[in-house]
Amino acid sequence: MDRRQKRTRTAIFNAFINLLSTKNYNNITVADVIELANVGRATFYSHFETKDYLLKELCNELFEHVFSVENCLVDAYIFTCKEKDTMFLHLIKHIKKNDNNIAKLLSCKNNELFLEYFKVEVKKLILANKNNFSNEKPKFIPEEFWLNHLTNTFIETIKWWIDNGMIESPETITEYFYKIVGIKKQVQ
Amino acid sequence: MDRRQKRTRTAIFNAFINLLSTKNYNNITVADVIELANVGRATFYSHFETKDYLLKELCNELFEHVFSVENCLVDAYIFTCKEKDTMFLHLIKHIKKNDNNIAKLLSCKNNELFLEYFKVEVKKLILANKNNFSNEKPKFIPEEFWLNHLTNTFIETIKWWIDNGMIESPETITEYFYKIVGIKKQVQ
DNA sequence: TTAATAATAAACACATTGTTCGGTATAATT
DNA sequence: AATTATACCGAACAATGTGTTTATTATTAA
Repeated sequence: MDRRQKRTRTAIFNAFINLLSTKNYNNITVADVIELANVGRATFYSHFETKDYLLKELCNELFEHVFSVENCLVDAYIFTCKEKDTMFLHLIKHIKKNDNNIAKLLSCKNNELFLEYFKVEVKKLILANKNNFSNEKPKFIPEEFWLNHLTNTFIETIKWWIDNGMIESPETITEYFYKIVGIKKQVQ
Repeated sequence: MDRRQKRTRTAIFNAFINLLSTKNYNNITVADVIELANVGRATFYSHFETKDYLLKELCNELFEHVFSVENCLVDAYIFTCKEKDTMFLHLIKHIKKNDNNIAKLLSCKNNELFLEYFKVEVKKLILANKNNFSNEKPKFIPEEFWLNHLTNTFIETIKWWIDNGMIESPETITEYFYKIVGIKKQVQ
């Protein structure tokens, strides 16, 4: 990829993330982005079809780091992870570290789109590991309902944590999560 | 209120609700609404500041029916409700009956705003009745976190139900809800 | 019947989107 | 270093949507 392309691409991403921490998604205009990124209008549109696609591509880049296989977040996780982490704790630690901007995006208003993408990833993770908690499912409720519940509760737990200033440690939040969904810790 | 005002107001509400079942909230324009409602542009804006305010006022009217005190949804509920209903079951039955349009609004895309308003109401309800489930709270997790979780889970349960075609009976859904949040039925 | 006021269409300024185009700057290639 | 390719630029553009204003007409309440 041309060096100029990389420059403008990251400039746009950075501008977009910075704007997201001050403005609601809906209120951010393309004019805002290109002004902060110092990029021409035509250039913006040669990179991204619309603002929504910009978000989509940003998510792809962010999620690649956090949800990647190398980060031991799949079935074989127990064998590759050194610490006594669970999958959830691992993810929460990632967010706390803030090397990504997921916390920023999760607390941003008018961001259904981001939440949708995020939920897809969390759900994939849970599905890939469903053997670990399917036996924790209360009797007589549908499997799909249970997995959906785990996904939603995990996300809402993180959102609550972020909106309250991320005071608690990742370990504590993971404990909260396990308690309210009523499953035992998997790795001790 | 002038008869003409009532006419246009309900015409706009009806048009809006009909549009919401075919289009996403973001994609509905004021032009769409006034065309379907057969109302002049200036008339629309003399009734509602913006499209968002239209939604807000619609919610006020809808919620008045569903979350009202007369519908025995507060503290004294046990004494006024004839059936062996719980608060949650009562609400779910209301939605199933579809005398309101809450199901439509809950399944509509790009409708963070509605969800926000809805959540406020559900949370008020839960807060008013918190004595009934605060003793069900798992130990060592914050009260506010627990109540927030109940609220979110209840809403997500309803959404799952609606998105899956409302196949299950209100009683079954209420059972599901109680099971995943891990609280016992209150009224037998 | 009259006085008040709600509804109307049409025109308006304004903001935002997404496209096009000719010229300029920068990168990759030889 | 010279050449070629292409990414960037600004400016202008049409298209769409928002919210306001105005002068006129129709309906209501009294």
